[in-house]
Amino acid sequence: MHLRIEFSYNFAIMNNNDLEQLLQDHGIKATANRLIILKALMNSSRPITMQDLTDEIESIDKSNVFRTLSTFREHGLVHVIEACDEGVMYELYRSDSNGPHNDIHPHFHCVVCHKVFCLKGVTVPKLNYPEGFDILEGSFLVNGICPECKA
Amino acid sequence: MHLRIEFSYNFAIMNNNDLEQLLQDHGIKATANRLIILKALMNSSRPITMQDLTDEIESIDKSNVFRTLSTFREHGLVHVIEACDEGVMYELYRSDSNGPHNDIHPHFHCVVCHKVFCLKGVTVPKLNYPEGFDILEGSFLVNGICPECKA
DNA sequence: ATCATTCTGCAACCGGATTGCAAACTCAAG
DNA sequence: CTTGAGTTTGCAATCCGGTTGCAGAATGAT
Ligand SMILES: [Mn+2]
Ligand SMILES: [Mn+2]
Ligand SMILES: [Zn+2]
Ligand SMILES: [Zn+2]
Repeated sequence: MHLRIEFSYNFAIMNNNDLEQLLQDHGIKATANRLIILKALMNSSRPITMQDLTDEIESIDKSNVFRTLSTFREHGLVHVIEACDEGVMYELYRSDSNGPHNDIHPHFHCVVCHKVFCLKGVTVPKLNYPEGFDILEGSFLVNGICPECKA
Repeated sequence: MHLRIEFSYNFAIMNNNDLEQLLQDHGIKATANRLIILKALMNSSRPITMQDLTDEIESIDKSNVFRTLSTFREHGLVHVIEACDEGVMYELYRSDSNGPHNDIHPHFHCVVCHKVFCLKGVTVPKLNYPEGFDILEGSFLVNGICPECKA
């Protein structure tokens, strides 16, 4: 179990070597499969399920997708979103070129199309918690209807 | 599917008749099993899982616990918390004697003892969401270490 | 008492998550 | 280039919480 390391990547223009480097930076040995899965995660603007990944990547067995995602989590490369009926969804930790920062952001779950969107612009203010509770991380999920489904 | 109705109950001093009334007020027929399950929910200060309930109440089959909880949800008596690895947890909507109010509150998930606590005192401020997203309801879950497990 | 409706326990089912295991692969040492 | 230890992978089996089908029990109105 790694502590999350902050590098400054420009996620928009990553070639294969950059991806290998990204894995190495997190202490993960680069393999063909892991690069494929990493690319798929990187290409998705929204959190995705293991199911999504196994469907999209027909060449890799679901057990390997599962173990790869576990590895990525252990090494602080991805984290999970619990999205109600959608089950657990995965997304990359992204620190964009504006420099390292935690990219905690709320997520929006559309009850119609079941997609989960990242609300990157919405900042959650610090809350004051009761004494004695040590906070590690928070997650905020809102349910509703997305713009596409409303129209 | 009911709209949630707000009554003013004093949850601290409810006898059997009060519980039957609570069910009736939500359009749920009172049965022996339902009263047992309702009591168990009421006695818990924290959200609990279906597993917790079936373990605690050995006289009722898990299928009935499941269907009862579904009924309670449909009628706006309980709601669910998605708590990471703990799965879905149930808690009563509580409007205490201070009068009707929504009792939306954040929840704290202890990664050590796996309990989920209600952070009743912590109010989540209104966030401003992007255009086009219609918000129905939000849930806030923080992970960390609880006072007991820290000691 | 009768009958329609609802509730209940039991057992079976389900689907996603997880694991066991042997083959394939990697890579450093000889 | 071989060898062998350690790692990764696919496949099949398993697990397990949630869910459902169904027949008998309970309910409640006529
Ligand atoms: Mn996100
Ligand atoms: Mn609560
Ligand atoms: Zn939608
Ligand atoms: Zn704890």
